[in-house]
Amino acid sequence: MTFSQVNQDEGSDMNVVELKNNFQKRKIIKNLFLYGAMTNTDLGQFVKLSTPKIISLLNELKAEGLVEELGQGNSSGGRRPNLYGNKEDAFYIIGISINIYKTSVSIFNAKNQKVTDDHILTLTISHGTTIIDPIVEFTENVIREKQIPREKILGIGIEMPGMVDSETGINKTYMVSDQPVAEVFRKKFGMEVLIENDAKTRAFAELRFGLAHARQNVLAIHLDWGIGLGIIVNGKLYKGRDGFAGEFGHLPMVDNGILCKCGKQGCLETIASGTAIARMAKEGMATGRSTFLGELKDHDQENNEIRQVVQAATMGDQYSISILANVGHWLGKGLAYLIQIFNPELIILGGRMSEANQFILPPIQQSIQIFCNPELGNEIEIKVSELGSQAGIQGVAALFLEHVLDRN
Amino acid sequence: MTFSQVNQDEGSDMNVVELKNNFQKRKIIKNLFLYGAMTNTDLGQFVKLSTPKIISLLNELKAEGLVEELGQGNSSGGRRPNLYGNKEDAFYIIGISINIYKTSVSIFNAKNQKVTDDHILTLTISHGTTIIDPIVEFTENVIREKQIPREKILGIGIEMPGMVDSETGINKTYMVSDQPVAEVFRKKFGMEVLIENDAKTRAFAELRFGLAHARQNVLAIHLDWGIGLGIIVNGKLYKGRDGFAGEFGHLPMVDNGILCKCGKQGCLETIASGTAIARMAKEGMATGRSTFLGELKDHDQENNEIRQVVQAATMGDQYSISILANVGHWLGKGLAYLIQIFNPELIILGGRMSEANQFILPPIQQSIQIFCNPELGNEIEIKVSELGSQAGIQGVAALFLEHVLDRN
DNA sequence: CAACTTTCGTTAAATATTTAAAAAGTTTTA
DNA sequence: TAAAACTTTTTAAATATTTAACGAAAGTTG
Repeated sequence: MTFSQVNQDEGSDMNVVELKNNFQKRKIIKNLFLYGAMTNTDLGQFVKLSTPKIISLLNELKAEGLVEELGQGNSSGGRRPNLYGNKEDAFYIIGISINIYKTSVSIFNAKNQKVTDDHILTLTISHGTTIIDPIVEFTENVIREKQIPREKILGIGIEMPGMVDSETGINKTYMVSDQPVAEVFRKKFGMEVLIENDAKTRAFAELRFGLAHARQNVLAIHLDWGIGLGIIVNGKLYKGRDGFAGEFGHLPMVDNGILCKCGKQGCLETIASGTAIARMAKEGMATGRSTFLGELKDHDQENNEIRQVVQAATMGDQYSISILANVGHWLGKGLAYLIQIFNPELIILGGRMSEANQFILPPIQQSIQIFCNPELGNEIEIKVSELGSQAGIQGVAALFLEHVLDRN
Repeated sequence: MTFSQVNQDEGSDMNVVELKNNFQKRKIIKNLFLYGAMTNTDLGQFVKLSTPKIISLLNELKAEGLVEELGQGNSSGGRRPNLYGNKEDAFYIIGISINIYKTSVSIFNAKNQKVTDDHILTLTISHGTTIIDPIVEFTENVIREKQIPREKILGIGIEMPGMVDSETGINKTYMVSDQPVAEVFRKKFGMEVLIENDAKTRAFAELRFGLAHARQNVLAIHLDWGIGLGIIVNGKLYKGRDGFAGEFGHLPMVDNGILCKCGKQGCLETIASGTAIARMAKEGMATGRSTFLGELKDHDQENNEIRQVVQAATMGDQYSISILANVGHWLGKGLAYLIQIFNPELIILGGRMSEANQFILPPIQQSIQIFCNPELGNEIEIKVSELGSQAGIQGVAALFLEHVLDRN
């Protein structure tokens, strides 16, 4: 049994239809993908069925070549349970992470293992769709190189910054063309494509693999060049009517403040994002207010002012420290808003800027104390993401799988 | 068959246990309560079962005396379907709405019909629990007067302002005592009690009976003496970790602003609530800036400055108009925050202050244009609640029923 | 108004799923 | 080291639910 491609003939593959109609089997596949090998009993936690029924479904999946037995698990004094897992080559998913200055591509097998090395492409994201061709070509090369059978690729999940509506496949901010971006990708690849905003894919990664796992109400802040927010509510990723929920970076914070690229003035992003740090660093250098920033600049020219400022701050550069303190202050005020609105159980800070945590966390805490109701603010748990650099691409690959398997 | 009371002997009533274990039957009862008489097919929309199965459940419910046949519905060319509805006296629910200055009590039957007249009690809510005794006594009188069989009363739903945790039964703001308020009520009544924040019960009322019906992502603003927010997300009422989500009125809006009763300065509530209107009206009268406000005051001394200001504004009083315009401005800015965070499909304005709509809606719209991303702000639908004065009590009664029927 | 169409309710057969009991492995304990 | 205890898997019987066919009741049409 194989999965279908988006443009495959209808009915040419009976097995796909079969799986399509079997919600429970899809759920099993999904959980084995997300959480690895499991016993019958473990699966019972996810699919609410009796032991005999689950076993019969597993046997069918085994016969279909999607699942295999993987020896036995441990027991606390009794017969040892069989372990079941997806077969590595049951299917593949391509994950693409598009950032402002670079794009990376990974391929995951049915066990959610990365089967490719780190493939990074240096491309600057723009308004138009010019960067799509190089990404497609690059990805096709990776597929060919790794000899992934095309018919086993379920499709492609792509995360990107901007206001992304994954239903229509439109990004209102970047890569705008006469057709929805997802459609452009889909045509070039000839495969199913799902696009999603990067803050949301990272929140989803936290929900499935990270600190938000099995939690109900969590906010995941994505501190990058912009400021994103992924909202997890009742254990699900919340997207709002058009998928634009979480425009946290554009909350108006300063009256008559700096002009934001969104057209408004004084957005949180103008004073507390990676871009804001870069701007303030340049200002400091221009006016000679920093001891170390200028020197560091020479070492590293490629768009990582954030890291430069953090390094300078670590070395004791007062101006850099004040930049980060200021950023923390405003972020904290923004978080105070969110805490009062959502009463979340946990807030996760992730993204490029979390390198600066030691400098921004204290002012964040302080702002929360100042601006937040103590019943809410004192109880709040704030943690730094532990997922690392692969969060986004893992998140969007998993999101793609669920997108494919959850539709009825 | 009857429903059990909270302090009834275990196992004295087999039928309750039976219904307890039958999720689907409870769902039928719930939907017949919420939406009135229905056909077999209608019910199929809610309980996902085949026709024969639903009929067999309905027959059981009929035999148990909970459901009855109510003639036939219409058909578009074919045999006319049977209509089924809850029997009026299958059970009763008591709804209590506690406001700052008055409390009302209603009893609803199993058809969600109010079986009592309007019973209003003039009591001012305080920090302690002193107002509980009069409410209990009053309610007991109503029960006796209407001769509602006590064993058929499922329990009591109470809505009230403040930070309410319905899980623990604690209100952090009002009616504080050494025991959770809900517990105090429960003991005095000897019945099951659910308390909930008023903004949330009204949002729930909108979701079940009002403009939010069958909608997914809706914000319901409750404009009263305070400013509340009920959040509907993925078609469900969202409450956050402790039930304190929606503390919209205490978002910090003005630096070094007016001191709020929450202890912070410059909360939205200090400049845009009913209380703020009352304060500004008094200021205007003291400084002689208003033509009509002073006169109106004499007519009506009992805590409705809001209505006074609206009346004066209608008569052309410039100061009153400016008060309301200012309130609208700040509310609009607050809504802009919410719109960017939630990307809701609809915002509903309700509560006492919505009498002032003609004066506050235009500045609200304007603020949204100023402070909100146009992709989000231009598309947003803002409506005024159509539920009327019974919204809260209806909402909390329905919420109580679902609370009782949805637990496993 | 009879014939046709549509929708609904009933019935019985087919299918799906669970429960309960038995069998098969493992660990623990005596 | 064997028996006891425990847990999982298998099996078969019991139960639950759906499907599909049919008949009943109503609207529609010529």
